[in-house]
Amino acid sequence: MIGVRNEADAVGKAKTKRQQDLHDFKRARIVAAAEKIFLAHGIEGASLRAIAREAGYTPGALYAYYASKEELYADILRRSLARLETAVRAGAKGRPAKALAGAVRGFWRFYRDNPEELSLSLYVSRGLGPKGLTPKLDRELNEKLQGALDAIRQQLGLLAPRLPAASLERHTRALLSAVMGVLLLAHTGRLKTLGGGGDALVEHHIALTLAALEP
Amino acid sequence: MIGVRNEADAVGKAKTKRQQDLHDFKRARIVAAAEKIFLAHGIEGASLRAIAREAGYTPGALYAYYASKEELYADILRRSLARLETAVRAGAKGRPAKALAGAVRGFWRFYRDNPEELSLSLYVSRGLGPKGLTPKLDRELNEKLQGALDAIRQQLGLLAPRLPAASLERHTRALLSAVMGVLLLAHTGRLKTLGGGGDALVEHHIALTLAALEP
Amino acid sequence: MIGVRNEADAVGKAKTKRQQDLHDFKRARIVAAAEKIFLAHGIEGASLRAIAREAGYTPGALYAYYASKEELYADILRRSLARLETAVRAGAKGRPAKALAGAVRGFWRFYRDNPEELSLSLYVSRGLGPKGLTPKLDRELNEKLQGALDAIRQQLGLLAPRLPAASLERHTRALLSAVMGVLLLAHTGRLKTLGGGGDALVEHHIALTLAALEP
Amino acid sequence: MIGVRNEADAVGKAKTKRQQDLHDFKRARIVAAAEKIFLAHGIEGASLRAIAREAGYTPGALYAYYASKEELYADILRRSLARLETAVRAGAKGRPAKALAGAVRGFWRFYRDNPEELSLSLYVSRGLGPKGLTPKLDRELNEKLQGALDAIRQQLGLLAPRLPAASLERHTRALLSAVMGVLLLAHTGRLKTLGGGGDALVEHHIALTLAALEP
DNA sequence: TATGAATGAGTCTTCATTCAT
DNA sequence: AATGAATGAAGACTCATTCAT
Repeated sequence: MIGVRNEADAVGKAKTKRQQDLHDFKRARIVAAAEKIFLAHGIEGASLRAIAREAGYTPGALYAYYASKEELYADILRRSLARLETAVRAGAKGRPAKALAGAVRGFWRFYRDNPEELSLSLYVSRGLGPKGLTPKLDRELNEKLQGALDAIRQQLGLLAPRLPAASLERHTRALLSAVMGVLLLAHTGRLKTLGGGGDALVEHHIALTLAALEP
Repeated sequence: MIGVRNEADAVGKAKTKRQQDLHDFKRARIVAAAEKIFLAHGIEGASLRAIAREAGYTPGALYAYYASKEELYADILRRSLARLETAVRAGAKGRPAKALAGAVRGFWRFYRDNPEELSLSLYVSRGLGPKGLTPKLDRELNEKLQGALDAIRQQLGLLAPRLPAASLERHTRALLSAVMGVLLLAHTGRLKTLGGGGDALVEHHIALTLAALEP
Repeated sequence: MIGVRNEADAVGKAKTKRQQDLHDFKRARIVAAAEKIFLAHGIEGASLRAIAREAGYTPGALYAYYASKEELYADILRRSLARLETAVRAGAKGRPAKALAGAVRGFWRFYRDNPEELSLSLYVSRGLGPKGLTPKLDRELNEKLQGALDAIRQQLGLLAPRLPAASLERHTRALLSAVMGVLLLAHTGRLKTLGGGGDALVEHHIALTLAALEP
Repeated sequence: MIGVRNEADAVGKAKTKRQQDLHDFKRARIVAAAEKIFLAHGIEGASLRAIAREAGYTPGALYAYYASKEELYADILRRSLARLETAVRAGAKGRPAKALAGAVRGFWRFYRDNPEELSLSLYVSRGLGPKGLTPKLDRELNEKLQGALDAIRQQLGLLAPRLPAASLERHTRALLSAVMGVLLLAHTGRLKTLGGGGDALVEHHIALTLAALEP
């Protein structure tokens, strides 16, 4: 958006606040439509045409708001990760041990209940093609993911204040990786009962970690 | 392949060894090309055209070797999972505790050192399961994966003979999911140093499990 | 077309007359090209590619005008049958006996003079009915054909008012089938002199029917 | 077949009778397979591959017996028309009036009961592409069709010995065209009850002709 | 004679993107 | 800002035919 503004300035066509607001409003409507389609059809199944139709536009119109399909995808992923962070932080309530478990469960449940968002995230690393932009996007998304991790890290710190930093970091990542693994298994249908089996596994991982911390 | 030979014999049209060898050789070249393309573009992004081009053929020619794109993909994945099972079994040597760790490390190292094969397997997940993957094929792959898992399960059984079956199963899956999660993080660049960080994480997970089993 | 206009109005995006005219003009050019190709290669032999090439377009462009190959074919056939009905009705003028003969001759001459249109209609038969022809479309075309038949039926009714309904229907169909047969023979080159032989045959059939009705 | 023999002679590779017989035998097996496939899938739906499979060959092998798919088609059509002639002649039994009706009914029933053979015949005029051969083939098939017609013509001659030749010819063709027309209507689903309606129509046509001949 | 491999052109349809209007 | 038209490339797959073996 900043880019757009600057470009406009450069050629002496500054937008009024009103115009900018309108633009943003319409843009938001488009993201919403795109979100719906991306989640419903998967990232490769979603076509610009479908998104445009959902948003009430013709395909070409979208290019006034996003330079490419990928840019649109990036925006959606950004929002998904923001929701993830919210979910994790919301879970991290109460006494340290409880809050730690809550944060981890928040992570797990968020993707368990919104598997399409997991698809969205998993897609990021590969397949976006040789269009560039990806490295930059990748970095940004990594940062967002760290946000969610921070909530877990914090609780671990509170729970075991004397734990060395490296050890704390390892525990944090271990929990993250464990949950990720469960999600992956569930997502790919390798767990018979998606909800049940997954829940138990996550609790198992949490218990292992807590047991390791409390001697 | 044996099947093919027998069938040929049945109608008295046995291929000469030379012909069969030539056929296999060409087929192998195609698999190699397909592997490369699948890895580079993902299962949905990989086109027969691209594979054929890579193999030095016209698209139609591939159909002399594989009846469909999916069959080609299945073959590649099958081979990959067979290699995985070998690696896991090879690691499961020695006394129970050591063998368990060895099996898990075998799993981890196999994909750590052959990240392309991980991509291959992960693509199965894209599109949420049945999309683009025949149920029959999915079942077959699941069984192959179980083969690798069995090696881990066995060692767990030897290590803690009195563990209830359900508990044993949970531990098995917990280990699998943990390693999977580490692989996913490593694979998507979420671990800074791929080798180092991952190795430590895996050891961490193994240690947690062993600690839980030995009171 | 009217529907399109209305729809556009409904959302406040009315096309200007000029735009609509341009659209219709281009569409007409496509129909013309398609007609040519369909006639030359038959309904199954005609490819969108060929039609597009003939019309000076890329294949994809046609989809802005017709949603599918079949829809395009349907449009062409619809127009043809409408012309047929006009021709038959135009022939049905004068006193009953004369009008009956006129209607039948109208039918015959229409296809005699526009053999391409016969091809178009005959292609419907290829593949035995439902193949390549939506039931809905088939029904619609049948109705159009009935329109032409009605003109003949009416004259028969006027000519022999006391004829039982079943008998009237049989005479109608007999005339239709007779003319159709002559057309088929002429069309497939089984009549030496296309015009002459056919004309005489048709008159023969008309005469037989009139003779049967007038005792 | 004659062509093949001559060609062999030309290069000094005369076949023994045994070889020729074997060749003919195999050729016959192929025609049979092709007949089955052509009738089952329609002329455009039948692929050389399918025919070869049915015959127990690979596609390429057929080219030792037929120079092209079209030549194979021609052979099948020839046989179909021979069957038609047989059916018509078989019907032409008894006293003239009865034999005439029998011949016409033979024609009608043959195609009524074997609609695929009608498809086969109708296809001939169009769609075979710019490959040549067609004119020659067309002439040959025309002659075969005349064979069937002769049976009808003969009976007409017997029935009305004093009819001028031209008139006799016209009646013959009228009957042929009438039946053809009924077949076409039935074939394209324009008669509700294929059997019933068609039978009645054919009888109607026969009756009209007989009425015209017997004053 | 027959095979298996290979070609090259073809099938319809969809796509992201561009651009004049 | 938005449209409708158009492109060109791509999707998997099938086909008749050819040809070395």
